[in-house]
Amino acid sequence: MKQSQLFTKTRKEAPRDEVSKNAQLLIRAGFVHKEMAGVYSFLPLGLRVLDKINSIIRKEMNAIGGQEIFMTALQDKNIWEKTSRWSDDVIDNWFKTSLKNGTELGLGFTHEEPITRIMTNYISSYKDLPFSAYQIQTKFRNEARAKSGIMRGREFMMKDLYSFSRDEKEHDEFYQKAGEAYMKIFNTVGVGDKTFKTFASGGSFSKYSHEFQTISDAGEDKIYICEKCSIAVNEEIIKEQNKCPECGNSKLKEGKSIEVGNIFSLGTRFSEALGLTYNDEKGEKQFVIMGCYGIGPGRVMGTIVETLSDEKGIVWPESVAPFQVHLLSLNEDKEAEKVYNELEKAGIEVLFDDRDTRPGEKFADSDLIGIPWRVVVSKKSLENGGVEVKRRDGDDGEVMSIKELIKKIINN
RNA sequence: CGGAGCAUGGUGUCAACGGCUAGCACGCAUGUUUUGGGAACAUGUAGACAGGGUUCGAAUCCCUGUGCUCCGACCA
Repeated sequence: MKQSQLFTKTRKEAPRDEVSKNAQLLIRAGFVHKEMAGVYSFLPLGLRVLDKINSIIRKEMNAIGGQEIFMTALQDKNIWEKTSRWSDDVIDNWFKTSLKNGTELGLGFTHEEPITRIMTNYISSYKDLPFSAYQIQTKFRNEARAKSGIMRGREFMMKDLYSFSRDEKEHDEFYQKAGEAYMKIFNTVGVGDKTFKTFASGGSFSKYSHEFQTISDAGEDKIYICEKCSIAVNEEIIKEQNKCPECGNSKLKEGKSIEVGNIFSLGTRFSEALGLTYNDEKGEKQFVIMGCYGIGPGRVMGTIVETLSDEKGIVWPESVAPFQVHLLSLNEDKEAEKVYNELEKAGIEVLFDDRDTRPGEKFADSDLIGIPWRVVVSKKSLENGGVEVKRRDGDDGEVMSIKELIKKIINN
């Protein structure tokens, strides 16, 4: 894409009312626009990143057998009453609205109830199990206090997967697999080394649940890490669980962290309330064992910005960057255009800075936007036989031919 | 939901004593020059969150509302 066509622009200064690093940088670089507290629009660059995160998530969810669906944001009060989760006394962050005829509706903050009801149509035999289904969809939560930029909003994207199993053993196997898929996702998006599977409260459903916590000062949670096992314990259960649950190590390291994902065993909480049963081999009715597994792609994006950016701007890992190459023309538009076409032909995603601005501005914008490979076409580079290539997270650039560049990027 | 702070062009501003035409910088527009780390000059452009009150006079003081941010609580 040519940058002269991109409708967003960078800014030198962040709006005063944004304090969190992720929102400041994302707004300055033109990835997102704030509509109101806790509500952000995604602009072209931001959407590209979000889409990449989503496709990484999709790939791993599909790999463990997840089938993608898309449920509604509008919620039928009746099923939520059956699970006692309609009342505002129980769920304090419902957004509710109503039809013209007065029928009350909710705006989904999660989807256990609707998916359980859907599955009553399709699960009847033990032969139908196990399986899992997921969606990537907008959730609404009427947070008392939105904060931390795009990381804790009132409207946000969420990947939620639900698993359906015959018994605890089958459930546990899937639960384990889902946890592994989650770590793969966090590794791929570039925060794996800072992300720990964390024991947390299981709420009313089970003894423990697991969160995926990324170490960051911008986090709201406090966790205790066992460095031997790369496992952590959330502060909320540290009293009952003050040792590493894996190796018994009691020397745990404290840290602030961002919850980027969580996985939950639900048992029969929802299948009992909504009548989701199957006939076992003996023809006896059994309740389906469920689990739910969430990741917030927007929060993941914010976490990447929080943990990987530097004083000049964002540093995107290649896997989620809006483009692979940021091509800067320093008054060599003709030559740069050729390079642009060649890179595109090779299937490389390029943001081509063809704007009529000075070099300093192009460099500064490039650092701010944070695309992994910066390729400069200038009089100097051409005299030295090609283009100057520098990684966003590296120091000095080197000059090479276009062929070498393509090879380098593709082999990376 | 408890507590605190803030609100001046598109952005920023610990700019402005209750008093002159609301300043400066960035941006944007036009022109000339310029081109390897956010260029220079010139000419333009655009502003007091909303409503009420005090006052001869309000950006400035008071009240109400709205919005934003921060701390805490909450986060199935």
